[in-house]
Amino acid sequence: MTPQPAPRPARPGEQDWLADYDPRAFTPVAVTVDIVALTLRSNRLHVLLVERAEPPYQGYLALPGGFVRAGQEGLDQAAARELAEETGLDAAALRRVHLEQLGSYGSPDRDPRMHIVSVAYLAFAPDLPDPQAGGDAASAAWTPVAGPRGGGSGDRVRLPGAPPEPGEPPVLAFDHDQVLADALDRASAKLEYTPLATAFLEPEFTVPELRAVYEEIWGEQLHAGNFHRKVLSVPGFVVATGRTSSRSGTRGGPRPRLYRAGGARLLQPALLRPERE
Amino acid sequence: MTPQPAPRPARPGEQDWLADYDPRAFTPVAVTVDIVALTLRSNRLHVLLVERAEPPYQGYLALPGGFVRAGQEGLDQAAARELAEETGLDAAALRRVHLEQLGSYGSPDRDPRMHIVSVAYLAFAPDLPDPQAGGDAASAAWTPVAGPRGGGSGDRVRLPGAPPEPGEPPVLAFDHDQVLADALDRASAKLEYTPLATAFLEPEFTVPELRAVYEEIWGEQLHAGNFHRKVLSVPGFVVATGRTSSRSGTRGGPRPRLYRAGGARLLQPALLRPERE
DNA sequence: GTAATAGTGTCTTTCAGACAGTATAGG
DNA sequence: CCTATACTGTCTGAAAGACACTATTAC
Repeated sequence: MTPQPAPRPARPGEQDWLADYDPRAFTPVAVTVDIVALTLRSNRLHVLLVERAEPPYQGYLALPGGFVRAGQEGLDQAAARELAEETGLDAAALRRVHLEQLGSYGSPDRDPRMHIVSVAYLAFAPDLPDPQAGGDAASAAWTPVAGPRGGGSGDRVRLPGAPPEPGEPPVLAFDHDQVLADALDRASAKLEYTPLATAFLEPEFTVPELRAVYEEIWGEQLHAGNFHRKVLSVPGFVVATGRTSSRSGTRGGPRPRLYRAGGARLLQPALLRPERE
Repeated sequence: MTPQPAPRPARPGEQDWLADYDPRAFTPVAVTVDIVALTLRSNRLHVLLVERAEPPYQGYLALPGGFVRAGQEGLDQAAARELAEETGLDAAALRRVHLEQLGSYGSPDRDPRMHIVSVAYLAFAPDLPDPQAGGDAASAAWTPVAGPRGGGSGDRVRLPGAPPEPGEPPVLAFDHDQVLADALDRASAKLEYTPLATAFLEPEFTVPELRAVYEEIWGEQLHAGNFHRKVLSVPGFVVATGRTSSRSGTRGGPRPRLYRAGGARLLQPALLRPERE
């Protein structure tokens, strides 16, 4: 069996306008894309969130997203469009953002209004300006994420790095807690075998900056010396520019060298994260 | 912005019944699930395919699938239901099948009739009987897959292990060539860091049988001795039963020991596949 | 000066892979 | 007998992690 209009069984609680609906048409499921856009601001992981102005979940924070324009765009295009709208980025800036599909969420009761299937996307971005210019971006803001590490967070907003514990109310609207948790898992894993950590940095970066990306997303301290040697030994991960950073904001030490991302799309061998115990 | 009925722009070529459509309703995109069910039959990788009885792509082979029942089931449920319908398996047999989401495909022109988003699922199954009993299963059959290895295939049906080459016509309907290729990639990768190879085998299996799974899916010969030691050394991968196989069909040698799948969900350390050069 | 950091060298342990060797089965 | 296979032992090379050390900068 393959895509083919299926007769739609009647259900209780349907609106009147559905009565006129042609039963020979496709089944009525709506499709949205939701974006988990991650960035680092002053070495802290942030996610782009919007505040919902209307019910359901009015006042809750939620992942940015919107409906796929039927017949006009694919899923990847829809995700890129939504991301651009929410961040106010132009096409050139968008090209520096890594965007990949995360997964789809389609529990029939995840939205109280109707059955909505959400295709979630994961975006890695270098430090971006606060969204305000864009039309939809009125309420969008970069929000700190408590990563997978344990310790209390002090002044940062507590956001789940894991599925919400039973008893605790969800922090985000819909099932976006779960989506965000899945996104953080995926991001952690991707850093191991891809060079995508560089997507969080400017085109030229230092090894210590790269290490800071890994440490923040993995939530663990890495050994500076071993990390340095490992990064330089993986073919195609980084290429030296020959220049050195002008050093700003650290507490002393020699000026680190500048690198650019290499051509590799896969790290061989991978940078395994320290074992969880 | 999050799920919220969006005004729907008018488009040329719409059917009449759409004229009555409430523009305040969700955008009209249909959602299906398609299943890439993999199994091994006499140590050869097979995928479950159906022959399309109606246009579009009439007569083409396609992945089994069908519409998500709006408001009644989630994506995982829909995939399990479709798999059961196509294979004629009961709930008990289904429980032995590993089912996971692969990804979503939503190009607006992937189906000529309308915009259909397909959520693809990947299934690993032990050798199953030929589907025939089920209602939908009339045309379904296990079809050999040419894996990632190079050599010509002789009597096996040529199916893509990679995206179709330009110039060559696609072998499967819709974009199912791409879906199948993605599924084979995912399956290859999953064998590295999960114990899912055991999902292709009976509850009790031998190490050589397990090695055959890896060799067929990776398309490479593995060193028997090193593989044996590696499998036994990964904690939680397999547990000994103490018994030995009754040996059938091989060409001599001692009777191999029987093992059962261990409790591990992740292989630590992973079984890396030999480097592609 | 003091402290922190970048980058390199070295040692140990672990592990993958090559190879050999022994025991057990089918033909 | 011969051959193929299961499984184990051993060696080697690669790589990760711990540690030490030097050089360079901020304060």
